[in-house]
Amino acid sequence: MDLLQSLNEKQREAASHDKGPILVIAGAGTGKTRVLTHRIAYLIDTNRAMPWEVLAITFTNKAANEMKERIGQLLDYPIDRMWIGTFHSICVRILRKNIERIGYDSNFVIYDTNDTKIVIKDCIKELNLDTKKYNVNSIKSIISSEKNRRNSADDYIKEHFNEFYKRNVGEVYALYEKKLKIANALDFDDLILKTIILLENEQDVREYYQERFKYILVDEYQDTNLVQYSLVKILGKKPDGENNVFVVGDEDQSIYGWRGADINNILNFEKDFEGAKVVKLEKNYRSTNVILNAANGVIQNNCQRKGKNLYTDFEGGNLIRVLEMDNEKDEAFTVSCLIRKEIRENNASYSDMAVLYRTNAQSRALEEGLIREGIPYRIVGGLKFYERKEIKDIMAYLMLTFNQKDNISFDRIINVPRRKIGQKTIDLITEYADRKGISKFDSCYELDGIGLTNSASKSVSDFISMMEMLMIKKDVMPVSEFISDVFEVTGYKSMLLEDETVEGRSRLENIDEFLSAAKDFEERYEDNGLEDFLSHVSLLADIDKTDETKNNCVTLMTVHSAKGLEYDTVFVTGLEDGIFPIIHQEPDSDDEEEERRLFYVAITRAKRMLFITYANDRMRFGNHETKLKSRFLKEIPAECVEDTNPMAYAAKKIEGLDKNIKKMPSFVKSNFFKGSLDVEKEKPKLKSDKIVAGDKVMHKSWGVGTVVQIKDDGDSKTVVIAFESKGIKNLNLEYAPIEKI
DNA sequence: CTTTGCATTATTTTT
DNA sequence: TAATGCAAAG
Repeated sequence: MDLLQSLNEKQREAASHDKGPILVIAGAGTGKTRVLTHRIAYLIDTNRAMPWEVLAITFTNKAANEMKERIGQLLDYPIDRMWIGTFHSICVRILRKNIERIGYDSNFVIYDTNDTKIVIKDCIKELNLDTKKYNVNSIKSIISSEKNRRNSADDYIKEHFNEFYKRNVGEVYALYEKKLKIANALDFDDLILKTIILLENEQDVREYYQERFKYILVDEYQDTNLVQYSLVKILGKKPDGENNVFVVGDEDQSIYGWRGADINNILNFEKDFEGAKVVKLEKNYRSTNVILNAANGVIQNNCQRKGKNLYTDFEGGNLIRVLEMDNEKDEAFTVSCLIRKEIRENNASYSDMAVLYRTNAQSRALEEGLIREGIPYRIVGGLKFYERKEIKDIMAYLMLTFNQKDNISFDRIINVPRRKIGQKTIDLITEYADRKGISKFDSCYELDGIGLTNSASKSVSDFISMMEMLMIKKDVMPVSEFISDVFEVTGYKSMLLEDETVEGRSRLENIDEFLSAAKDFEERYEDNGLEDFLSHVSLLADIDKTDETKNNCVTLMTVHSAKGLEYDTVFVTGLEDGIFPIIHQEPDSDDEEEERRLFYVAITRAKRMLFITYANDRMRFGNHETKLKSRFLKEIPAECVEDTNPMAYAAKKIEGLDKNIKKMPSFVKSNFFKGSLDVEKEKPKLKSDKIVAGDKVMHKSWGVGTVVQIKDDGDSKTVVIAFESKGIKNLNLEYAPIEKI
């Protein structure tokens, strides 16, 4: 079988597996995608399955597309009928066809994280809970993890009936669910959860898909959560007892535990799928021996693993350089210099290099450094195209024409652009809708009952007629045309045209980009109606949207985003205890083993050269923090690391600096020649030592007052002032517009 | 109704 | 530092 010829023995064993469950443990760089694609090609080529009988599930759209493309190259068969996609997109596909069976309309919309937060916020307000104690983000993650445990709101309330706080959280959860149902909307977790409920409850639907998908393949199995695992099981275990589930994963790369991924899914696979075969891929085709030894050395400190050791034929390699930096600016500057050096001395190109970090916030300093040094870069994540206001607004129009029950979209655009529908009007509509248990959009058909002023009524009914017109158009126009029509008819275009600022112009550009994305979607897919477009956009991940047009750039991204990618030269930055491994505010949320796996992922991205940096002092949340170097660093075997003398290194840096002294940014000066060249900081308006309790002060807008007290909490000082007319106020001394009189 | 400006607050990773 | 929230002014 020449399809399998190019594989090594282990890979071939996996790809040509016949029937029954199989787990492939595929270490980093061991040819995982190769095995998956060859297996699918093999199944079809040997007539074990027809293309439409294969279901391949990946974690990102990017991985799915890559897989499709590579299978296409292996086979002459058309592959369009193969189901290759993410858990989410596959579930949407099943739900669009069948969701009516479980009481939703097939035109459901998908709420993203942002929408979800707005709903939760509304719920908290509506239940009259203290918004300070009931934090949207933490409630959101509770709801999400409860859903992933298949725990309903009622279950949660019952479980915690005697705990005041949690019971209230349960109430929020319950109301949240109700609101989503009313809006005919599903969140990300629902997409999978509802699919399972559908399959469990509806025997014929279940059997249809079980029969159809003779072979199921799951990529990145270590990142599945309980609900995803159940889906694999329910589709995989056929009534006749057959179970052709092929899962590929690496427990050492399980880095989504915080999102509900359960590493036990992979660790216990053989228990859950009886008689499962296990194949381990350990031969690495990516990195040098030095890099692999470092990775192996680090990861062997974990207990939660089956254990494996990556090896390669590529002996030796450059030693890893671990560099100590003064601060994050120094780090950025050094990385920039090293990138230059790689280009100069090793004939590297920018696109061969990546700079990784633990948190997105770290990217800014790095970016600044790269900009100053004139190094082209691109960032994965961060500013997300589809989360920009103008895009979300247009999306909201589209979603509302598609599903009028979508209250979040309704709120979003009812007065954007301005049509004189203010908060008061919206409140009245909301109140009415809640009372009647109908959507806000539908409430607008009963204006008499709401009791709006005449002018408000007029504005609202104009809005509704406009939407009605669009609702008709959406069915007769291609998506891209429809979007550009929406853009005009709603007045959004003229609103942006009037805005002559840089921002306004960039928003117009973004809309243009959105239109061409729609056009591209239209051409690329056969199912290219509005509903398909909406699902498509809702399920895009950052990594999918990476701007590939910008080539020959250094890539900046989080370690999470880097999973599955590889670069000749990799910089892993911010190796400080508290940052990597990260330490959270909330207790018991830390998972050192997962952080270690993350570090392992970071190391194994590098093919040839690996740099690791840490800073003694890092500006975080606006103030300086001193951190120790990461505990993970000493887990790297010493023989893998180049002994870099920090002083010698600093000297080299200064030498490099001299050449560029003219364009050298002030921050670098201040870092290297501490004190001497230090740029004076802007002085605060009032020095704290100049003001004491009892002083009389004049405030810009509040007039005269008397200082009652000065509170000093270390780095910022607060003055308490009793004003003659305004009463007692707390002011931040650094910013307060006050003068001593 | 909208805008502004000040004040407070919260900062991990994302399908 | 930056993002958001809130209250007062326009």
